[in-house]
Amino acid sequence: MAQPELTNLELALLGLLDYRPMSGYDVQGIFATTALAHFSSSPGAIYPTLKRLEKRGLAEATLDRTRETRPRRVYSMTTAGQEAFVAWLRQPVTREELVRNGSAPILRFSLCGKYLTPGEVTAYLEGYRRELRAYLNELDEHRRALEQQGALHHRLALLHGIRGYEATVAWVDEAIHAVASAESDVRT
Amino acid sequence: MAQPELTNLELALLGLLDYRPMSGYDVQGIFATTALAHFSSSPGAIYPTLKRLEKRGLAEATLDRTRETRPRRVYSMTTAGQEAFVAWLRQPVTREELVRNGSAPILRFSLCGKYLTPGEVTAYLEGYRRELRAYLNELDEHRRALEQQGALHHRLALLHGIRGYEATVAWVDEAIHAVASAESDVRT
DNA sequence: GTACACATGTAACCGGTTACATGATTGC
DNA sequence: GCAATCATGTAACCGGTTACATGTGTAC
Repeated sequence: MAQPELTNLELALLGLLDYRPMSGYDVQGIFATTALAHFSSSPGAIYPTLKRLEKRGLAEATLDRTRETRPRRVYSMTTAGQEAFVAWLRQPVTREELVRNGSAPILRFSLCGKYLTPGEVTAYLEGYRRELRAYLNELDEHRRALEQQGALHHRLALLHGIRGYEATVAWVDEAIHAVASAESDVRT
Repeated sequence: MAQPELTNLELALLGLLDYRPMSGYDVQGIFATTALAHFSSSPGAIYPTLKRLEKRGLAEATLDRTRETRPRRVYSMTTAGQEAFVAWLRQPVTREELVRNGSAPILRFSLCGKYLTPGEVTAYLEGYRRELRAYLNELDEHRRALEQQGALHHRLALLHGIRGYEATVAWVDEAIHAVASAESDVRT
């Protein structure tokens, strides 16, 4: 049961495999050409990670020889992989995650559409917003402290962080609306 | 001459040592209590990094025994360290850095006030803004592509990225003004 | 005598980066 | 024969994380 903490890269790969089975080369192409560009498209990152997922029983490979090129190792998610993936999808955003692994909440959101109900997605986003606001309050205290005696550049750097989190809060509002109106479209 | 690419943590430590000489324990306190919280305050991160800076000749330690406790190793920057640090401060933001190491441009800005003239800082921020806008154009193309056939959550995730970069552009505008008006205050 | 604050270290592990090596086929 | 494209792999290195271990003095 004790799953050993998947990395963002592992989770992103599971998300891709969930979308459709694919090879390391396919993944490389996606990382190189889409907005997932902050993942490295180097083979040294991708192939060992796929192997690792396989060793842990979260993905499995089949050899594709239908094309007349070098055979491709096509990976797909196992049911164990799906379970671990969905368990991760259901994690609410924590303060810890927000500060230390800030891109994870968005990664999770981007991949959860297939498994979570609109209600669950909305609850997730509301939780995210709660943590964002709480952290913004902390940052605001820092700002008040710096206002008195901090250097201009330090104050501005902090302000950048604050503006970024504020933009995320605004995005969450947008996303909640978008999810709600997509849901009401479906019902009509 | 070929300096071997300093990490963000190493650069942040150099920035702190430039502010004032300090021990690993001081650094830990700062990382734990200020907005630099996304750096780990664990001793396993800080002490080896300080040693590394010392080994590379970028910092040097003196033992402080004036207090009646365990002696403190107080590090300060060497002139070689200062040179490497300032060379880094003068790097303009590149597209590569923006995508792969997005927090570095802000770290650099927050630490450059002492060594760069207001004119240089403004030029740096303008370069940053140029890269941000260029990258936003790329992201906008991705968005148009997704608009036709992408899943709602993927479109929204991309929108989050766009909103974040837009917020940074707005912050750069603010920062340019703040730097300019601080400069004109000084001249009066 | 023990809890706490101050202060430094390191060993084991692990994942990501870089760079290199290779296999298979098509088209010139 | 060689370049290009598709496709997979891995060895060496390195920095960060976690967890543990230890030293020194003060206050209760």
